[in-house]
Amino acid sequence: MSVTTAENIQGIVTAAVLRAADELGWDEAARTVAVEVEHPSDPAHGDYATNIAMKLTRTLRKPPLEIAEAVKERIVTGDPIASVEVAKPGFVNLRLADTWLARQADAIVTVGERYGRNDRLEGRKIQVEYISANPTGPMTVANARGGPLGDALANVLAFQGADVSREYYINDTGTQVEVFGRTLAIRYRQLGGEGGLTVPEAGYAAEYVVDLSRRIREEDGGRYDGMSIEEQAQIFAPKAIAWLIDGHRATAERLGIHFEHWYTETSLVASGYFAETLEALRDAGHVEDRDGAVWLRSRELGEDIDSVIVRSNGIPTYFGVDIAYHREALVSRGFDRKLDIWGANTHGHMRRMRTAMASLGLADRWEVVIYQFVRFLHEGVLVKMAKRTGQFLLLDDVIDAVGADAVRYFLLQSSADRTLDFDFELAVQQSNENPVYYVQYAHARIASIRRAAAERGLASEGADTALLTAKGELDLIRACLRFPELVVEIAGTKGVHRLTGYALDLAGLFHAFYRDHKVVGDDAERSRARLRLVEAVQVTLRQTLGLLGVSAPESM
RNA sequence: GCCCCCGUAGCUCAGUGGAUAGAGCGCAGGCCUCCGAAGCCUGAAGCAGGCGUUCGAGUCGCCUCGGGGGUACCA
Repeated sequence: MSVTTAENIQGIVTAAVLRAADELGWDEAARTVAVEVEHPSDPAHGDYATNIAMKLTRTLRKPPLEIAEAVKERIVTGDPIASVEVAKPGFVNLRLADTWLARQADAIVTVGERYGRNDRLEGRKIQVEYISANPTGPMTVANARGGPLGDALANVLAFQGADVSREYYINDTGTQVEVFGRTLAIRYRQLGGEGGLTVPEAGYAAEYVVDLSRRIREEDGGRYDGMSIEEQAQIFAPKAIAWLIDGHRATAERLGIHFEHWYTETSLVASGYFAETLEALRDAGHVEDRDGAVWLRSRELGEDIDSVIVRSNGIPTYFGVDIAYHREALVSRGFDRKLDIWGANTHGHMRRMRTAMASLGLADRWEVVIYQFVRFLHEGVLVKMAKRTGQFLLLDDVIDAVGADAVRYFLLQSSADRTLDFDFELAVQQSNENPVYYVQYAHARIASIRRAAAERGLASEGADTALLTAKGELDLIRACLRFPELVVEIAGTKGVHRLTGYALDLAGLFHAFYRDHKVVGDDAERSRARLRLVEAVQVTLRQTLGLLGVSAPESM
């Protein structure tokens, strides 16, 4: 089932348009125009509709209704299309055949966990990089949105047959790491009884840094006491970062997020790949030495200003290293594509990166999804996240309070390019009202029905789906058939949030069906058919929840 | 100043240029002798404003107003 129903319909309509063009001598434009099919919002207009007549009216210089009629007459009916109607101002409306629809319940259950998958990205190696939180502190809610978002996107790509690798980039070099290391050293000295030391203004005043220094002293004692602050900083920072990254890993796992690679910036620099990339940029003629620094001539590539790749102190910038990191993924590590999930604050960086990627000829293999921030309200007040000062809300605390499923679902509900508000108290208070339970409840309810059916020895295999004729029954199948279409759309738009709305719709239709129709009843054949139907719904719900990374419980 | 994202119901948010703009929460009222009431049903309530593009605009373009984020030899 790797062709969606919409594509199936589109193919049939396209054939009708081509036939009309041949038979009526239509302009060449009619042969090349892309036929679009959509779902009318009003069910009275059928299951699918096409605006092809309106699109052609100008070039053909014929009234849309006349074009629509010509197309309608040439659409092959039977399966899957039962009837075709023309409506003002020129829509061609198509209705699916009930018996064909009913049969799809069986088809969906038969393919089971493969339902909705396709092979469009077969053979493509895609790296999806997300979260990649600052490693100098614990994971906060500020990092939260990119997790479920990147993970769900990775799921969708894998669903399309891609060989997906989830990656976490550990940004463990640079100025902030030096500052972090020095703060650790100062705290270490204070714990050793040394007086007269204060954490500088720009340092990490937060309490967790004291805990990290204490741990160093607990594990290694006073072994580093004779060293300079710089020496201590260079030893302490990697130690602390390793511990903190362990924490990031644990937090991610709590959300069901598992990374194949935890890639460190230090290893990239150590491997010499940065130097090699710098040469590649030089060879491409986009690099210039000026004021002791090395610059990318981004102005020549359309940017307002040039950007520094290597500072005059000889240390590469984050931007410079990131170019190497991306180039390595695409050139040396064998990824066909790289997809980054970045926060809104990286917008400027993204533009520079786009320029750099273009200069290396890699722009079309790299894509970024930018998500706007989540504004967190705590006790009614906006919380400004700042790791250094200790002003933050831990992602772990939020998971403790509302649960992993609710966190994922909440963060996946809205479009990435929209700022959203997360009120901590409200979320805790309403955690039982989270829409995720509405969806999970539908899944669990079906599981319960299946148990009831099993107790009575009812099996759905070989059920006569022709007995599924009620509107509530067929509407459920219609909804299930939207799932593969949605997967294809999302792979294009990256709008994974639409899965949550879809799940809600499908669950709602099921609850309505449940109200009106009894599955396990006196008529054994009807019961078997309806059992097949709800199993199809359960498969679809499970697939949807699976993409979202939310559990699909058998009971709750 | 310049660049990016967003203004949809009291609140939080959906809505691939289509035909009568949806959901959850909240509010008012109703439904369990019947496969799970974490459910169902009924009701009130909305596209920030203006101009354009076209057969058709919540959706595209421009402007105004409002919110968020960028604009470093920071990351």
